[in-house]
Amino acid sequence: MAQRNILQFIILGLIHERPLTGYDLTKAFDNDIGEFWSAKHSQIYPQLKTLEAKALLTHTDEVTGEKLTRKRYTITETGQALLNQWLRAPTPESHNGKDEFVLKLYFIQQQNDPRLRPMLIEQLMLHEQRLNHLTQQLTTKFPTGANATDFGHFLILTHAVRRERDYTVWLQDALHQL
Amino acid sequence: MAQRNILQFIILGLIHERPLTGYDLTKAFDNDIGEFWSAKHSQIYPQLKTLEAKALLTHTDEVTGEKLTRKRYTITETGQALLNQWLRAPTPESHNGKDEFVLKLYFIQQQNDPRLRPMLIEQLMLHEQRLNHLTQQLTTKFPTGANATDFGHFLILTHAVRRERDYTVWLQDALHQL
DNA sequence: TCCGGCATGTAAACAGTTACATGATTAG
DNA sequence: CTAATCATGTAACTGTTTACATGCCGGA
Repeated sequence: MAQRNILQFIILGLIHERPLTGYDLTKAFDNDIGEFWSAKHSQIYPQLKTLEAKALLTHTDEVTGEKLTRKRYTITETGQALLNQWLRAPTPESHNGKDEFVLKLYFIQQQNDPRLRPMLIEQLMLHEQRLNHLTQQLTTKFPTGANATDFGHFLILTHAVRRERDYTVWLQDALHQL
Repeated sequence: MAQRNILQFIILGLIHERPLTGYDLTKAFDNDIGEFWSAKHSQIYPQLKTLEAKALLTHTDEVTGEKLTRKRYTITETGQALLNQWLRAPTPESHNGKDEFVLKLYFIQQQNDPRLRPMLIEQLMLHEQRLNHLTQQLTTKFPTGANATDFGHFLILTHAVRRERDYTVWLQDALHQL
């Protein structure tokens, strides 16, 4: 999935909100943002170096306790410019949606295949679980609906919720048709 | 996106239905299967070699016209066994869903940001277009609803349609909230 | 004291895209 | 004849994951 290094923009975007460490960035992908992109620390740390070399970020060393140091990165003006450029640019439609499970279904052609029902049920449980988790997130973070300030966050969460809800409905429909 | 070489299973799955050439396989990703996975010929041809080296496939040469030869691949018993093993195995839930557009929204926090509306409208048009195309596919390929034989194909298509419909509804909701 | 979380990095392997490269066949 | 499609391959590069590697800090 070689693209135009989307990761760099995500890093810039996150740091734009407030200065962050590599560790903070790594954690960010465990939360809602992880619903729509993922990255490991082994990809993040080198990328931070590259971005600093390009003067899109700068860092200052911080010390916790006696010895442990961390690097807190701040976005530069050039970095902000690049971020805005990315946001402004038209977004190519992502028909990436790689979904291993759906592919498996595709190869099981017979409606009466005995493997079908347990497979659908297994996925249904997984997605219902995820749906519950996301719904809970949404109601705790946005109990009164959309905020004016965290609107992007709100949109991303509602999208994730919708997506999972839709997935479960589709699975249930499929089960009913067996 | 290094995974456990899903591509090999897709190739095996497609060839399992009937013998195919590398070119046929490449084409397959332009159709509905392309909604849930993609691959270029530059990835497919080497993979076919590898699979043949592992005795999961065999090929016979065919000649069209005077000179042009193509390799038609057939799945072996070992290949079928591996395919079935994959189908049987539990599928890890795919929270891959990399979506560049949703990320952009996330970084635009202000509900009144003037960039928001045009961005949403642009995506809405793209996804509506795609939705129309998919709906048409569904009604032409399955005018009477699900078939007993092409059930997997039916499921994949309904899923793609749902996904796009859901996406457009979400975009419209977002627009109404501006 | 020990364990989980904080914190940062590198290396090797694999997956995927883009570009390079060549040639045959068919339909208009 | 000529353009689109058929047909197959390789090379270079980029992106992503897994594994290796190290050490500090705070709380139980």
